[in-house]
Amino acid sequence: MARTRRPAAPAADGPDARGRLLEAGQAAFADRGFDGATVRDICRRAGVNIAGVTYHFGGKEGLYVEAVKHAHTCAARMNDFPAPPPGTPPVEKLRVFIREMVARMHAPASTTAMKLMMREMADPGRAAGVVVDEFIRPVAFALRGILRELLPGLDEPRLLATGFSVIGQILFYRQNRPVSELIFGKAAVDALDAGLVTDHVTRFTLAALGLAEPVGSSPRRGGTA
Amino acid sequence: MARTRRPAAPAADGPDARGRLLEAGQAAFADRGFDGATVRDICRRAGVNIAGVTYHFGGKEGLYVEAVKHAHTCAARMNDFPAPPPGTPPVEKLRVFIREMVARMHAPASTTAMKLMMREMADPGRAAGVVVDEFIRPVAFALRGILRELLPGLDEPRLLATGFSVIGQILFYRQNRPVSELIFGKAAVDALDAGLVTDHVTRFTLAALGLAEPVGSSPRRGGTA
DNA sequence: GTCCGTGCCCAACAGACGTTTGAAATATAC
DNA sequence: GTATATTTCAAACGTCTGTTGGGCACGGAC
Repeated sequence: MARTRRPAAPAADGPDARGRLLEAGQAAFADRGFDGATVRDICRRAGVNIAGVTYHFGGKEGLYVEAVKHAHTCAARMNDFPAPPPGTPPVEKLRVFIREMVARMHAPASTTAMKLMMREMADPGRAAGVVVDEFIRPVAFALRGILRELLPGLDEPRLLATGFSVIGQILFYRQNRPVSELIFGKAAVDALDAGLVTDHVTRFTLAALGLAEPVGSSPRRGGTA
Repeated sequence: MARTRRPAAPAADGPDARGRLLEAGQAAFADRGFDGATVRDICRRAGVNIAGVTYHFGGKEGLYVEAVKHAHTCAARMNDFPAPPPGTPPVEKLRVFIREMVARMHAPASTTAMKLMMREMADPGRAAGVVVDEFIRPVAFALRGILRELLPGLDEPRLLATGFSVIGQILFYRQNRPVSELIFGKAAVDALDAGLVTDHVTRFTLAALGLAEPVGSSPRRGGTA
């Protein structure tokens, strides 16, 4: 009678074993990587037997792919960018794009989901294609469209490079935050909150495109909205 | 008599066992990561017995740390930035900084060394401190010094953000090249060679700072030198 | 009731991992 | 020459990995 059939550790009323494995796997893969995370640890955290991974996902790699897909499903409200009303001037579209992008990098819907996807992007493999197709590429082409409107005469390579300049600025804060903190100290980097970064990147970019006053020109902030 | 004492596989006249382990380890860690690389594989490639790693470095982790140090020694002619003669205008210093930085990202002295360091920066640990102290921080402060000259009135957070905008643009091409190729195709990304990137980043940055004509303003290139 | 399929658990598997052992081989000092 | 220290070797160690086969409990069909 001491034997309870129900799973031991976590909430038994929540998602089923498969769902719990998915979430535990997402968390484990996010902060230990594919090789670093172990099936045993994932199952322990999910309150599921070791055999559960093979049973539900066919193996560790299957769980990984599904976890990444699940992550992109979670965090990929990237699509639901607030669609600007038609007739919105391109400059305003770019402003919105940068603001939304910075916001999602600083405070993503799911931290672990974002970490997992970033890890997969760092060295692509296994599930990179899925993330790129449904998560990254739409955003990239949206940005390219905006920039094409703004710079109709620019040749393709330079347009691409301009897009990379925008994304590169934004991505930096997510990809290189730990190193930045090692260099300049955590306090200095933490001072750059989403608002300030949005402000700066918008102004830096618009100034580079000749659509705003250059950085440092005016002591007052006059960037975004 | 059939027994040859000399190591089997690689060149026997080159570096000794310790040195060969260092190089093989650097290569293995660079493209498989710490967990992915195996001591057995490293020893096989180095032509050294399995016990060699423990004997010479005290273990796998010791070899990893030394490999990263060795990598930073190899690729870290980062210090020997062409020191601009005193009296050089800050704008020219920034031009040189960007050009050198882009060049080293596109064609580092040692590809594997660069990959290994980048991997360690992606999620710091074990040997991140060494790389930052002797490789990254000097460059970061050099850039900050240049920007401080250019923007004497800017507050600290925004100066920091400006530096991140510069480095973010440059780093993008090294950190996100695989993903970029997945999105836009290898050909389109390969078209962005070091010269074009230097040209673009320089112009984009100087325009953002109000020191050059904005991107797309003139059909001719007028950027760097 | 019996039957069968689904979901899950236990225990064990074979393999790979990093590390250690103790001796053989080499280099160095005398 | 002998004596000593350093380096390399083959073989095994214990541990941890992902995976698997067999069995237990529950569900609806009949």
